[in-house]
Order: sequence, then structure tokens, then C-alpha cells
Amino acid sequence: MPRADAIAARPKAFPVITHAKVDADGLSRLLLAYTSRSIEAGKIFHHEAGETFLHEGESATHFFTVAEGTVKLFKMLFDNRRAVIGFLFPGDLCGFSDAVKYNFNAKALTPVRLCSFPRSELKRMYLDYPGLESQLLELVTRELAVTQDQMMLLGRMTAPERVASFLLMLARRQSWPGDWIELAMSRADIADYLGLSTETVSRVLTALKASGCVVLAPNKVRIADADALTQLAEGVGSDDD
Amino acid sequence: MPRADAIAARPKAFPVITHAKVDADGLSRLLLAYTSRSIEAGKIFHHEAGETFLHEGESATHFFTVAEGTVKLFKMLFDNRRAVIGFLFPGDLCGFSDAVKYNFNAKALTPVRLCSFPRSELKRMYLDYPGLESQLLELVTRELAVTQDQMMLLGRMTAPERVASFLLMLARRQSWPGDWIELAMSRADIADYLGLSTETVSRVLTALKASGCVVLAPNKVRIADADALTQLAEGVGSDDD
DNA sequence: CGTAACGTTGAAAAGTTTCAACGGATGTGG
DNA sequence: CCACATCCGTTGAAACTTTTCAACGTTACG
Repeated sequence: MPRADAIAARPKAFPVITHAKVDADGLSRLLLAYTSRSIEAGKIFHHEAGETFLHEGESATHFFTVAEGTVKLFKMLFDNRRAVIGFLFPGDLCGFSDAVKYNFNAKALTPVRLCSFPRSELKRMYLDYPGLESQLLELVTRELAVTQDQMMLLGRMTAPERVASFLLMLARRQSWPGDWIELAMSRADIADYLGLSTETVSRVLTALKASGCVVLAPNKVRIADADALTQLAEGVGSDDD
Repeated sequence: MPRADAIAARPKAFPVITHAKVDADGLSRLLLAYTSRSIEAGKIFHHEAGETFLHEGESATHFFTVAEGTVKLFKMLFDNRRAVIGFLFPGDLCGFSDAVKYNFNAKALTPVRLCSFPRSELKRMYLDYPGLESQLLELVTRELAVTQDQMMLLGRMTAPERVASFLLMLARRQSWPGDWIELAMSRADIADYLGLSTETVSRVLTALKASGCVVLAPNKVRIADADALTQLAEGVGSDDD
């Protein structure tokens, strides 16, 4: 599948609220421009699907942008419990977690192409590109806002609301309304992202299919009734003021 | 009660892991130094306990550091559901949420003193203090890491684990081991922070009291058995791997 | 074509919430 | 100074959502 072409062909504008979309395209270009000028900084890496290429506790020497593919960020608890922190799509930045160590793992869900930058070059890059630091700050700030929204979801939303919100988020980030959404992640990944069990995710999706909100296919979904899904995500059906 | 004196009398060092502590003291000093040099930037504000001084959706013209007191950051959902994003203590920074609008509310839980800075001055401040932008970036980055930990808590921890984690977090941020922890926030606030109901929070606290882990008093707690509490927070008692 | 991983479905079990009632603390007005 | 109202915290019991356990389809892959 010519995934790269499909992505390249997409317009920049998103018709729905891009609230959760961290628009790193401009930054990506800036970083890549830097890459072309410098020998040391900014290397392209490829990773196979299924490869965990970044480990919790490892020295955080690099940060990176996703050029192509889908990445899962996750944390492990003492026992087998897992939490998926987020999913990365082309244009997204990652790895600014902490100056010393990464505090999450990163796994390629599809074949990915990354543009990786050493943190040691950061000071020099700031000097070369005066706008870079501000852009990074704004980007991390926006990601913080997104993560705080996720806290609301995890703490106060029901299972159907979570799944509906998740589907709408995916739609905003990687397709147009009515288009098929590629589900690079498994039900277990979705469950760990939404704080649910895989069975609950499956059940809710089945229910959404039954009600005609979505169409399910292996590894993809299509939103058939965006309005209904939005209503679900926003808790219509709850009976409060 | 001479609460202000009590806070002022505390040393800067924390004996326990300061993982969740966003150490903004250095930044605070830098910002205050700037204040003293500029007429426009950096004003001190006072707010009464119970006052909501920052509203979701308002134009985000200022950011601020907490000089004294405790602040609650929270979001509201369409119906009455609330999520507490976090609590701010002296030295903490807040308001970098989004370039355009605040995406949460801020309420004073005690009388607070804030040092407020207009975002419009930011560019000038960056020029005056070359280290400022880097520090802000690092700070927001660290806060992101803390928020991601909270995602793990909300998505994958049981009620007792959440409450135990919360108490330990409070202890790290505002007292020494064995010391009384001031609970400026209500049970409802704790519940909204941990994604639980007030009743569950109350029940878990009662159970912790019964087991001798903590001592409860009106508006404060003392950790009697930090080890047991840590074990609880880390899921010992769960039977995995 | 067989095997393993993933996804779905059902039924029982568990944890948490909701509803309801009560006790205590705080603050206000008589 | 006390009575009263209100808010907050606690406790109990029932209800509900979600999880867990188990089995069965399905898909992908060698």
C-alpha cells in the first residue's frame, strides 16, 4: 500500500476541530531543514512493525519526529498492567519527556520512518534556528493540554464515551469524514489507552456497529454517523443539567 | 492559624523522591527578578479561599507562579462531571496551557498569593533572560511527564492504590515523613482528581486509618506507616507475575 | 492447512457508584 | 449564647458498570 503517497496527497486543513492534533508539520520541516544542513544531527531511522525501539529508563539521548507510520507510547506497571500514553502519527514529535531518561516505551505499530535528533545538538540547533525553541515549547505545551483532556476521559467518562471519543480523535488525525480509519493498534492497545479491558472495547465497538454509528472491518473502521458518535462522546444520554 | 509562617519556615530540600515535584523554585526566582526590573510585568495578586480566579475559555493573557497557598486546577464536562487536573503549591508554575485560551479553571483552596506575568511580555523576557525559555520548556516537559503518570493512575490503578499514591504525592510535595499533611482540598476534590466518588475516597481513607497506615484529622492527615502505604500504592496485594 | 495471535461473545464476579441517611463542624441570625 | 441551617464527611445497602474467566470464531502467517 502506498501509504506515504496517501499521506502526502492529503490537504493540510482538517474539517473537524483539530483540538487533539498536535500540528508539528511546521516544526518537522524546520527540523528536517536543519538535518540537511548539518552532518551530525537528524538521522533517519527505520523500524519494523512490532519493534520496541525506545525503552523506559534508557538514557534520553535523542528526540524524534515521526515521518511515516504509527507509533505507540506506553508505560508498564510493576505487574502486567500497561498504560498507553498516546499514539504518534506522521508529523508528531516525541522524546522530550525528561532530560535524563525516557519515561515510556515506544513501539512501532507499522513500519515507521523516524527523524531522530540528538539532545546534545539542541543548544546549537536553537542558535541556528531562533524559532525552534519557541516552537518546541508551544508543542510540548499543546501536548500537555491534550494529555490533560485524556485525564478527563480516563477519570470521568463511561466506556462508550471513551470509545466514541477515541474514534473521533483518530478521525481528526488521520482521515476525512466518511473515510476509512486505519486501526494500526490492537484492541488491547485501545483498551490500555482508554483504561478499559479489551473485552469492553470490543463490546462497545460491536454495539456501535449494531446501532449503525460505525462500520467495522479488520484493522479499520469507518464512521457512518459522526453526529451520533459525537453525541455519544459528549455524554448525551446522561441525564444531567 | 499562622499558615503562612509554617510554609515559610520550611526548608527547600525534600527528603523523599521528588518525582512529582515540579521544581520551579529557580524559575520563580528568575521570574521575580524580572519583576523587580520591569514595571509592567509580574504583578502580585491575592485571592481569597474559594475564589475561582481563572476560567476555562478565557483569553490566556497571563501565566503565573504560586508564591503562597494551594490552588486547584479543574475542568468541567457538559454535565456536572468535574475533573481535577492538579493541585498547585508554592513554587509551581501554571497557565502555559494554550496560546489562545485557558483550558481549565483555577480555584484558590486557601488564601493564595500569585505572581502573574503577561504572555505579551514573554518575548521581551526571553531576551532579557536567555535561560528563561529553556527553563520553561524543561518545566512544561516535566509537568507533561507527571501528567502521564497520572494517566497511568487513572487508567490502571484501583481505588486504594490511587488514594495511597495521592497521599504519598502530597507528602513529597509539602511535608516531611511523619509530619502532618494539610488537606486544603475537600474529599470531592480528591475524588475528582483520582477519578473516584467522594464516598469511595472516604471509605478508602477510613480503611487506611483502621489498618494503621494513616492518622486522620479534620483537614489533615499524617502518614503513620509510609512503607505500608508505598506497598499499597505499588500494588502489592495484586497477584501478578 | 495448521497454528498462534487476535477478536468476539456469554455469564459470573468484582469493584465502584449511587442513593439514602446520619453525624459533626461551621457559620449566621435571632 | 444558643438555635438553626448548611456543608462536609462518613457509613450502609442496593444497583450498576466493568472486569474477569471461559469458550469460541476469525484472521494472519508459516
